[in-house]
Amino acid sequence: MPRVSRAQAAQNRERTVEAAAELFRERGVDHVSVQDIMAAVGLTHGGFYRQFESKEALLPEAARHAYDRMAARLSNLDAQAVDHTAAQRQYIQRYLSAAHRDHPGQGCPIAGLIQDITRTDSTETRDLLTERVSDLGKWLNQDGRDGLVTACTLIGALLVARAAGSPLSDQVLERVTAALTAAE
Amino acid sequence: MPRVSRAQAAQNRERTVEAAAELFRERGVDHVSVQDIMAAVGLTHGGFYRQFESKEALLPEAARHAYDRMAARLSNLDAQAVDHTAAQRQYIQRYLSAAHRDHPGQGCPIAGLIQDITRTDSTETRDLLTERVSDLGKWLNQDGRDGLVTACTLIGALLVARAAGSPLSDQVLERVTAALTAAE
DNA sequence: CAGTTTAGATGATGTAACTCATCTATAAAT
DNA sequence: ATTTATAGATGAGTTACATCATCTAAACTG
Repeated sequence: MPRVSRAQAAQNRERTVEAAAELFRERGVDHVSVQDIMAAVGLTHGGFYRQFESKEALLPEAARHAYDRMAARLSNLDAQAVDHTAAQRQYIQRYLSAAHRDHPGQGCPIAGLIQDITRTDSTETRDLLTERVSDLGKWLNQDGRDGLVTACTLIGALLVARAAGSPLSDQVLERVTAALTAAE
Repeated sequence: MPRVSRAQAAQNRERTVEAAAELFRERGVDHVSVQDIMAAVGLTHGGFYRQFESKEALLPEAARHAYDRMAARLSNLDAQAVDHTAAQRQYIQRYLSAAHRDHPGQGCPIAGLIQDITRTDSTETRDLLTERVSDLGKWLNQDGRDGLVTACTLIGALLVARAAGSPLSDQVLERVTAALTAAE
């Protein structure tokens, strides 16, 4: 079976990055094996090292992939909402939804990858996160509120909601949403 | 050499929990081996399983140990400060200091263990975190501000500051401190 | 003080997973 | 059409670690 077309190989590579981005956010880099990733794409572990230097080298690629999707979502919100303030409000509400809490694999990559990025040696990966946090902070800026602070609150609340049991987990989502969407 | 006194053995056990609490916060449970923990206490890996069921069983004990120190520190602040508001302000400033960011091993166990607790199966460990987050939220309550929200902001900011590179990391500490200590 | 118990040391075992060597069948190149 | 290059499969090799078996010497017990 081996030897697929160039186009097919490129698509497989892309799907590998995508699968890694999802699995890394879901379980953390350490709890995902190369086999897990390749199996998610429907391949075996063998082809991995022809496409990637190592498992670690996959982290910045996976992160970038997920960040780009996130950026696209922000643009989308701006395009659909009546104004930027409405888009911000929408974002906050979705960010602190039970759905987002319960599906980290599809969720915010900053929150999902933050622990692994804290411990990585790759400055590329760290710089990438730094830039995206900064971007998010700017996007969340409001008149009386520092967007960077809002970003930290969102990330903290999501992580706490994911770790805590009921009923606190739900309360965190509710109360932080209330605080961030209140008029000042 | 083996067979030490009962008192010595108990103290060794205690020191093992303490070492684990520090190492787990510093590197995460997965990046700490049983050997690492025992070596930190000056022992070999052999005696571990006489004291603990497994490495996993150490997590709730280590967490409780660290939480108790944290609670003691809060009491201390209340005792030393002129009033509760001043104690809160002190806590926020220390929480968002560069020293706290750079020494997770001695720092907030909620922030330090949150990722490992998110993935644990132990409801005991999860319930413990839930309770302590709730406690911290209550302690941080202020007139115009929900303390649970403040707690999430603190935790999020600390985690972001630990993951991000300069200069954003410092900016996060500064700007979140400013926001949380501003009069409303 | 003799006998028993046990904290901890040493060494073995088993497993998981990263990485690499080799193979094969097909896509690209000539 | 023939040759060559390579995506991916298969199957180790290696390392790291959790856990367990056994040993020993000193602390407890009576």
